[in-house]
Amino acid sequence: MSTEPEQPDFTDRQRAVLDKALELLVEGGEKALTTAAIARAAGCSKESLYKWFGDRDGLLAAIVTRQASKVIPGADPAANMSEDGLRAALEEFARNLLETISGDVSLALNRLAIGQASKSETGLGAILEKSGRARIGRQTTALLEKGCTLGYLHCEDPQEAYSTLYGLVVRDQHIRMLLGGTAQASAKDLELAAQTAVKQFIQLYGARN
Amino acid sequence: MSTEPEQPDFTDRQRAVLDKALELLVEGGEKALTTAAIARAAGCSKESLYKWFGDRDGLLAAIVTRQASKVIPGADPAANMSEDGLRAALEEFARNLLETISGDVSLALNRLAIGQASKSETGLGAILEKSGRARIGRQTTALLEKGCTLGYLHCEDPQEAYSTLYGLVVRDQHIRMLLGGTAQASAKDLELAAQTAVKQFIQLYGARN
DNA sequence: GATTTTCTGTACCGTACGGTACGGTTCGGT
DNA sequence: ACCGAACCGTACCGTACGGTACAGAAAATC
Repeated sequence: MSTEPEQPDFTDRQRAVLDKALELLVEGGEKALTTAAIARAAGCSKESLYKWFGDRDGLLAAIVTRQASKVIPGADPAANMSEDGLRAALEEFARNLLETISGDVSLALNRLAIGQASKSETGLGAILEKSGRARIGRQTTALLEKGCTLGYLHCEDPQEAYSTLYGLVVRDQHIRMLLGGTAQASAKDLELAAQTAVKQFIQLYGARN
Repeated sequence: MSTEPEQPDFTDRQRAVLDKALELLVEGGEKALTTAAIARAAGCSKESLYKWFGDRDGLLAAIVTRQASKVIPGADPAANMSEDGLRAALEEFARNLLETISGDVSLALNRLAIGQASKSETGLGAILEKSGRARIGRQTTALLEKGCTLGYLHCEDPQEAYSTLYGLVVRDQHIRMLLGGTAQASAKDLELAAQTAVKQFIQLYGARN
C-alpha cells in the first residue's frame, strides 16, 4: 500500500475496451461479462484481452480501477463561506451521493465487487471503497472540518461526523437498490431527501447546542 | 402477492438439507454452492434436490426463504413503558440490527441476493427485504408509534423515523462489510455505536424540542 | 519494400456445472 | 412376504466458459 506497484494507466484502446466491458456489465450483470462477449462487443480478440489484463480477474479489476479513476474533483471548499454556504455545500454533497449510488454504473460495480467479495483476493471491494472515499468522503470530511473551524459545526471527530451524515443521507436506500427492489425515486424526492438529511445533520452537529 | 401460492413448509429432511446448503454458502460464497457439493455435504442425491426444489434457482430461493422463516418474534413493546424503557428498547434494537447485519449468515445471504439481483426474477432480494423488515422493521416501527402516543417521541411519520434510525445505526457499515473490507469491530464498539445512534435519534425525535 | 510486432478472428481444449437417467437400496404399508 | 414409493450413489450428457494456439491482416519500424 506504500509504493503503488501497479501502473493503472492504459492505452486509449484499452480504455475503450474497458468502457465497452463496463457497458456490458451494467446491462447484463456479471453473468453477461464473459471474455468472448467483451471481445465481440469491443471488437478485439480474446488473446489481446489476456495479453493486456492477464486473466479474467485482472480484467474485472481493471474495469473497476478504470471507473475509479474517473473521479471528478468537485468544488473546493470555499476559503470563507457563510453558514448558508456550508448548508448548501452539504446539500450538494447529499444530492451527489444519492445520485451516485443510485446510478446504474455504481450499482453494477458494487454488485460485482460484492459478488467477488467472498473469493479471490483481487480486492475489488477495497478499490471501490477507496475510490468512493476519495470521490466524496475525503473532501467532505475536509468540508466538515472547515465548518468546525469556522464555528458553524461542533464536532469532536470529523470522521465520525461524516459517517453520521452518510447514514442520514443514505439510510437503507443503498442496500434496497442493491437488492433490486426499488428504482430510485424521482429527482424531486431526491432533493427532498437531501434537504431533510442535512437539516437533521445540522440539528445534531450545528453550533447552536 | 395476494394469495401466497407457495407453501414454504418443508420436510424435516429438506430443512436439514437447506441448513447444510446454507453452511456451504456461508463458508464458500455462491461459487461453492453447486448442486453436487450440496448433495455431497447433505448426504442426499442430486435427483432429490431437483425433485424437491425444481432447479437451482428454486433451491436458492428455498435457502433464503428458510432462513427468513427463522425470525424470532422478539420482545413485545411493553404496554406502558418509561422513557428510559423506550431508550433501552431502542438500544436493544440497534444492537440486534448491528449484530444481525454483521453476522456471517446475513452477509452471505445478502451477497447471494445481490449477486442474483441483476438477472433471473426469482426475487431473492424481495424475500430478504421482506423478512428483514418483518424481523425488526415492523415491530420497531410499532415501538416508535408507541413512543409517539406516550409522548416521548415527536414524529409525524413513523416510517420516516424508522428509516432515520436505521441510517444512524448502520451508517456505512453494511456496505463496507458486504464489500469485504472490515470484520465488524468488537462487541464493545458495537455497544458504543448503538448508544451513540440512539442518543442522536432521540436528539432528533425526542419530545423535548 | 522487406521485416518485425501487434492485432483480429476463429478454432480448439479442458473442465466444471446444471440437469437427467438408472440401477440398487431402504422402508412403510398391506 | 410382497409391493411400491422414496431415495441414494453414480454415471452420463450437453453446454458454457476460461484460457490457449494459430493463421492471416494491419501497422509500424527500418
